[in-house]
Amino acid sequence: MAILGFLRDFPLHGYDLKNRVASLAGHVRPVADGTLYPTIKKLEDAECLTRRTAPGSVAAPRHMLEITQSGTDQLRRWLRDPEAGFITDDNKWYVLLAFLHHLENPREQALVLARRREFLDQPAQLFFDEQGVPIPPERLDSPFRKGLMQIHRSTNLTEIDWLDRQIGELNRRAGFTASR
Amino acid sequence: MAILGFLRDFPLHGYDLKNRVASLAGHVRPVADGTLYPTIKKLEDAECLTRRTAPGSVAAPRHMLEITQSGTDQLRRWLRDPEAGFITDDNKWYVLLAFLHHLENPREQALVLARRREFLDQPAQLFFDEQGVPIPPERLDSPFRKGLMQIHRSTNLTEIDWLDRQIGELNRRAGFTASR
DNA sequence: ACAAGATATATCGACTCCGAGGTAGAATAC
DNA sequence: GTATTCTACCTCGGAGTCGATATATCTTGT
Repeated sequence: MAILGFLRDFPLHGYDLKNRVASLAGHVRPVADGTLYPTIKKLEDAECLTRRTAPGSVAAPRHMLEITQSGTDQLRRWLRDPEAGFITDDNKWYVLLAFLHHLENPREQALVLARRREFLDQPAQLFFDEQGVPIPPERLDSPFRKGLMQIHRSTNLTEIDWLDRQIGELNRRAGFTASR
Repeated sequence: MAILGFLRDFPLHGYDLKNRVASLAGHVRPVADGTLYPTIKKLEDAECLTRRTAPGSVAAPRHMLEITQSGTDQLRRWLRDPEAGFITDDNKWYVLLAFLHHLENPREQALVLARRREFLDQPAQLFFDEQGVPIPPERLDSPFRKGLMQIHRSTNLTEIDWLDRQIGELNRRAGFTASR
């Protein structure tokens, strides 16, 4: 998703792509050569992107990569109907968010944000005692577990606040577009 | 790390462990049977845990798992000197935080928190233009990328605030213990 | 009496991903 | 001159993970 998403912005070569993916997903979870280049080849075989060899501006020749129409379609399908992990795993969610603008239709964008919003609404039950009864943060012995739950709660509220404002804005825009 | 960490609290059987790991890492990133059971066996072979068959309280017989001394040592090594991913990947970091109290020595705990603190200090450069120049949030076209950077900044500040208070508290305690 | 569903453990093939290694050209440092 | 570093691409083996599948017990509903 990150490869097609970045190429939708403008054409890039593999090395540049690698750095951009690393910055995004990121310093957090750098992508290895052994992952990137085979994936590029896979996307090329699936005709999601094309490759043109260009002289390297600095060193070795580059393979400039461009997204195709069917690559754009694929990207939009991934964004419109993301797998569960893209909603529940923060790292993946942030990658999705970084390319959601490529989904163009505000109503579809709002639906994806709503899925995340719904997920964040579930109260976090992180720790349980021997009997399996959930332990509330104030009864936890470990200050780290206490902090973990506090941070989790606080960051969730921050994101929920943004999501609600954004969903409202997108729905207004969708309604306006539809009623014109 | 999660398996040994939970077993350090009290003995558990595989099925229970699976639910606890799923709640923690979690609904976020559930662990599959095909991952859990082979990992338990690997830890047993490495003598990090022992297994006793007990009658199932509800259904089929259980394998009650108990951490050994060398398992506890292994857990502490992982906590004391975590791989880079455990500092930079939020999901992994939260798992580490959930078990950091098993590292007992407040000075060592503070050092781990300091590594995370140092990582969070790096300003996030998430997006770049064609020339590779970083784009500040206010110049981003996509409201989603803008929101992404706002949320990232806000949640980082929340965690930094907690980390600083916690590191201070731990160092006071370490100093106090040393000077007695 | 029987089906369905939760509890509980385990294996296997397929797939993904990484790390280590290799190739090479250009720029910079010493 | 030559060593190092950065750019740029690629492959292979191994490790880890998942999903599907299998087995078995006990409870609950019909």
